[in-house]
Amino acid sequence: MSLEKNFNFNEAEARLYQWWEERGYFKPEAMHHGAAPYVISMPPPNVTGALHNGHAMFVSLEDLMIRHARMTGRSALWVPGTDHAGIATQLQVEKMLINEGTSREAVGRDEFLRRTWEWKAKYGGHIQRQLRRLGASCDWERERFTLDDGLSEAVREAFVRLWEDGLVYRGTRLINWSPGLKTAVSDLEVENKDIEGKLYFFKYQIEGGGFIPVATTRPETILGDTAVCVHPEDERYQHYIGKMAIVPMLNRAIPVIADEYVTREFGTGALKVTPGHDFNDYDLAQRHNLPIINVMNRDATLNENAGPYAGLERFEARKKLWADMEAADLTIEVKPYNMTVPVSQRGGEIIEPLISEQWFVNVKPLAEKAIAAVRDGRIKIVPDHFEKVYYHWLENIQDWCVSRQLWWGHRIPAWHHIETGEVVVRREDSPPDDSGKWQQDPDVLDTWFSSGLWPFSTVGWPKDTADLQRYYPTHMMETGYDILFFWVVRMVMMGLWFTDEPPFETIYLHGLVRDEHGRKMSKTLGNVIDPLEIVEEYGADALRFTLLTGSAPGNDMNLALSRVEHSRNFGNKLWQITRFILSNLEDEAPIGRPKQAKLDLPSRWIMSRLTSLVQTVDRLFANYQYGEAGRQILSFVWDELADWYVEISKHTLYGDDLAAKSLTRTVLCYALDTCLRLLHPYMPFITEELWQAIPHEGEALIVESWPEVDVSYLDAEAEASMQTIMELVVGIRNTRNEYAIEPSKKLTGVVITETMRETLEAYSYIFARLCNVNELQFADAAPENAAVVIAADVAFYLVGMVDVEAERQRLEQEQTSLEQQIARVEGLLANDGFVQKAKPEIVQRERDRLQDLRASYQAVSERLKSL
RNA sequence: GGGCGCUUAGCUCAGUUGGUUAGAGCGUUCGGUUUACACCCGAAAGGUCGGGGGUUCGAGUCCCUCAGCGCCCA
Repeated sequence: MSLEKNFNFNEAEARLYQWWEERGYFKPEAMHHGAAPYVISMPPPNVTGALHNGHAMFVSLEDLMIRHARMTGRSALWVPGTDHAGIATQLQVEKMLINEGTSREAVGRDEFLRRTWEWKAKYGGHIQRQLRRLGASCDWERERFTLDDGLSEAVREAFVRLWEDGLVYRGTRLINWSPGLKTAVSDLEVENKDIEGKLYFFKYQIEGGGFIPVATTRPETILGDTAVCVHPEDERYQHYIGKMAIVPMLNRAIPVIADEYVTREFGTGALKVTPGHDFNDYDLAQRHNLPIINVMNRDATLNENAGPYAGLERFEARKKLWADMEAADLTIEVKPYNMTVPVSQRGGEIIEPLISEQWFVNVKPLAEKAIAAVRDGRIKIVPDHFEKVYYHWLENIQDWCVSRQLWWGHRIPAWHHIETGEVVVRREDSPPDDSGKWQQDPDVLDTWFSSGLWPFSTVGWPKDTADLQRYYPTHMMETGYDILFFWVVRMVMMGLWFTDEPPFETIYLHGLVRDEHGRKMSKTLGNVIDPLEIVEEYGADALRFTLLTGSAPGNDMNLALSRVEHSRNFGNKLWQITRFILSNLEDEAPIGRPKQAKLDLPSRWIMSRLTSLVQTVDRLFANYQYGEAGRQILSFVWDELADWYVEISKHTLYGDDLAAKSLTRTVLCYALDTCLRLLHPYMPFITEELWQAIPHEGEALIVESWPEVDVSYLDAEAEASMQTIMELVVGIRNTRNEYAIEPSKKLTGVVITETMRETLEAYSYIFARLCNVNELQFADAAPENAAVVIAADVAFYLVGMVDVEAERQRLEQEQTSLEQQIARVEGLLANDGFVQKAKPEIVQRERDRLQDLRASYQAVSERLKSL
């Protein structure tokens, strides 16, 4: 079999993916039934979504984990799916309706939902197709959507159980209101943004004369004030406490109260209290039994409580009120002021605290279980520093506002009796009776409520299905740290509450993918790198390898195209190595490990290095160090296998020792096969394609076994000898460069060595092939007119180098360097602390090194003397 | 205000039980069409690992502290 000159990834990726899928390799049933399951629930992308680098990152990591698990014999299941994304999807469909000249309200709820499902059917499969292009080996037959019947049942079950547990309640509270979306949002969906605002100072007139100066950033809220608050010990205002203040323009009388909550140094030291529109004021009002006045409508216009300002939009009202107050001589001044405003996570509009009746979940009891699960190690977070963040958030958790005034989502399973007002919460998706007197609650649940059930709802919960039995709890939850609170924490809480088990063993958090200079990718900045464009240009393997090796757990990653290009080049390197090997197999098809007894030095060396590589990779995988593992494999393939072993093997392959040829072919095939296995989780396409091309048993690399370590191939002696030979080769190449010897000029070497003579004699061809030294002589004394290269106890003279002065300089430098190194190691070994406390193998390594250094030093010195 | 992270070569980043003379890619310089590869090969230059202090036989790695940057929470 022979290969094309380069990998045609565009053609091969689609073909291989389809083939894997058709063969059923993505299904856990591909493994025999006794195999232990390994399960990952895919973070469901928004059904509206288009693939971005965050998706590419999670696919790369999770597919790597799943493929590795599969190769180690686990029954690997990766459950894919999409999220109905309430707000995002509703906005999309509303936009479509507006373009049609109609609106959500005009068509009505039922028609709107019909149109949304239609929209979903049309565009919803988009992101899945994109995930496939990255090679995601998930079980598409188990794909789920958060609004599926099964998952909807799970949502009702979860809600009802929380209700039965007394943790769900409906109440009128101050909540975060999004005027643009006209829905409540949870605390998490509100971000704080620094802006340059204004601080408005004005007079609160006191009945009976005088005034208290007060400052506010939102004058329109004055209309909802129900008290003025001062510090009880503030001498400036003490005498007003208990008197009544007059609300500007409305002339309502409100009390002046005292509370130590007020900071005397801030602003004027007096506080207006607006419990209907400020969270702190709301708390204060609760303590003082103050009335709550809401002055705002759901669309952020002012309501009838705002008197003459009713009907005005919030910022218009602010202007007009202030102008009127100025005219009435109630204002003092306006100062520029740096402040933070709450903005919507989606869209960025200013969020209004608003009194509203909503559904809440008291999550404290759930949070306690979640804290315990991480504390006692049932759940592990990687990297572990996120544990602190996790605890801190859970320890300060607030009740979760779960109702949304949207149409697209899970309808709250609560029914209101239109006459009695009775509320019934029930599992069935139907009214308690057919009297026609029940109306279902109009609100839907926060999208994250359903995603919180994801690891178990996707495998059948609340039904006790075979999948639930076998594939739950899951093993790995891999996602971005940015949704730790939104999603991961909620899954932990709900998993523990409803299934009594941690929904997964390990939480692995990756960072954000940023642009090359660390800026967040955004359309406005124009620095978005589309992962699909990368896939088109460099291949999915290159993108995956780059994402996997360019980042560390929990750290943001700057994606540079130069690295993607390098990853593609690495794929090409693999491709070319394979072509080389295949073209030299003749009619042999070696499979399996080479017999140790007969291996030559380079083969012993590469087998030892390979064994050590597999050990290293296993160790790194056990610690989730996938990036480092990938880099180690690349380094082995490129810097050791390709640059040294393949080059050296040409001597044997092009020679006529049939047994040696055969053995070398076996080593090459075995090393390549092992590397393809190690790399398969990183670069599934090219490795599968190449593995199919080389001699193999079995159907597909994707279901082949992970390499196993046979420590008997570890060979320190071979590594040391090769090390010396490699140092000599590099030194010779260097010297040739320094002396500007034409690359094609063949040289003669004269070697002085106590310990390496036989080895160098046997492998003299390495010097011929790798640095064009074609003749090797052994001697006891240095030849005339020769430059010397020294490694360990070997002095390797290149005959015919005549620049004595240059040579002297070079050697003197070398001598100085050796002196320094010897001094350092001698110092180390003379230190009792080191010899006694360092590990024996470390001490021995230093002793060996000292021996080599001294031998080299002696050789250099002798040469200098003779010059 | 509290917490977390980052600061390593010109640029972008690795470096996890503390242990060789700290690595890679890109870029720069020099030399190469050797029948696997120019998506290449051979070499070079370039870093007091943010500053200071400490622990240790030994610190890029652990601790303290300061500075700058970023993120999260309030």
